[in-house]
Amino acid sequence: MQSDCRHCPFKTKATSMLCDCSLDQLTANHLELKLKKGDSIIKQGTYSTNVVFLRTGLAKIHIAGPYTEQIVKMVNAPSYLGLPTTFGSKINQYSVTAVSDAEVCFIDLEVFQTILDENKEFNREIIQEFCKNELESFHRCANRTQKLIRGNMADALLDFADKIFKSDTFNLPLSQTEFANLVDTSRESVSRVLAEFDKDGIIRVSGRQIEILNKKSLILVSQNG
Amino acid sequence: MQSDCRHCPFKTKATSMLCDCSLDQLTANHLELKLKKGDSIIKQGTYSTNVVFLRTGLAKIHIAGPYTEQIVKMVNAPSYLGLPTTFGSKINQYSVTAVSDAEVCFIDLEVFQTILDENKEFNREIIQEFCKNELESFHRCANRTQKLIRGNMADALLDFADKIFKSDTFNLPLSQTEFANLVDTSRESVSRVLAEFDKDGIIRVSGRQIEILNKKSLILVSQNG
DNA sequence: TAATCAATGTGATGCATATCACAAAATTCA
DNA sequence: TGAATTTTGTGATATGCATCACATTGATTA
Repeated sequence: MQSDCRHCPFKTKATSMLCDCSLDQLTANHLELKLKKGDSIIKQGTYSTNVVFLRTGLAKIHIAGPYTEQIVKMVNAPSYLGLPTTFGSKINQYSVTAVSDAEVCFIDLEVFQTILDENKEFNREIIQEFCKNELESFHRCANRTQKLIRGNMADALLDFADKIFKSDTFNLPLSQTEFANLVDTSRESVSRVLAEFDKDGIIRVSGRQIEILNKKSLILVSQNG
Repeated sequence: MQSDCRHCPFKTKATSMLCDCSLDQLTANHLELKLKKGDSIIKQGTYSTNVVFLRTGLAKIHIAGPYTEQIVKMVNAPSYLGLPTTFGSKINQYSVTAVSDAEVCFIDLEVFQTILDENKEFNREIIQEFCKNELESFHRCANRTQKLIRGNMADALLDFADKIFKSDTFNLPLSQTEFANLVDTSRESVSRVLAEFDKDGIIRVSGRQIEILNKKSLILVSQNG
């Protein structure tokens, strides 16, 4: 299925800088797909010649660690997925899975490369994106390894509220096991700490519904223990 | 000091793809510097409008974590440093310090951007570099957080041997405290584990001189406990 | 060459958190 | 609607490792 990319309402900042001719090229060379929660978008270990554009929805990037699956980061639309893999290695080095219903476009790598070559502004934006990711990744890693569980959980919750849902009330799109993989803990600890936060009046938990009651406290927990 | 970039014997793969006119532009717009072990190359928190080219030597990228300094990765020449910062934020988000004597070139960001705009091949290589880094960073983080200390230490030692020094005998360019920051442990654990590996005949340690005696074992330790 | 400071070795102790082992909900599905 | 499966809650136990507290060695400098 190919809709017209010129009028796609879900452009990234980068995409909005493309000339019409490049957009037409995209239109002619992309495959649009509707996905359901849980569907795999990119599968670690498989061969890939596509860049994926996440048009709508929320996805998790995860990687098989030495022992358990680890969720590297959450990504919400609009965003390009799989760039590192496609340019870096051809074989997908990580998986991406939809955690909500989502729409994606598969774009041929060659076409993407051409567009990258021919649009300075687009190219710059994409590079900026890489830079931002690398920095984030440095910080995330330093935090994860140094902070205690409560701190990391607080971080993750703030991230969901501020970056992903832009609201202090949201539905956790992950099971506690997945959340544990994101925060580098055990499922049990997630359960316990969530209960603690609730008891302390920092958040209200009911099922997967989370409401942040006391953001200041949550930020404090994120910074200290 | 400006030497001629055309005949620089330390080009990266990317740089070797530049046209002469771009190289001349580099020649006219770079500042060459000789550094000594321990000298700071990039300082977290300071303003930056330069990309740094590490011509010769070995450097550590480190970042102030919530509690301790963390060494994110080791980089050896030839390599560009500080790209994420300059494009991503202007304020340096991490530090880079020479751990051996080194030579660096400071390149104005504007000039670098222009060159990036005008050389498709160079541009592609730099993007590839970003991709590779992102993937590495995913893997490193997953390993660090999941493996036990012995595994991480083994990893780090193998990394030094294979990637940095290309030899199974080398001089650790870091103190045990720094090594601990690289591997996410305490100084004491580094000391202990190094002694264990020595006792087990996997490596020979004398001062900072390390010789890998049984690489197979070391790889096994890296994979398991 | 003594004296000061930095880097390393090593035991004892405590703590955060993984793991185990279930019970209880909640969800899926037939 | 009931059975089966997944998800979640919670105590008890075990353990890897940080931290503390020194001793020792090695480097630096006056």
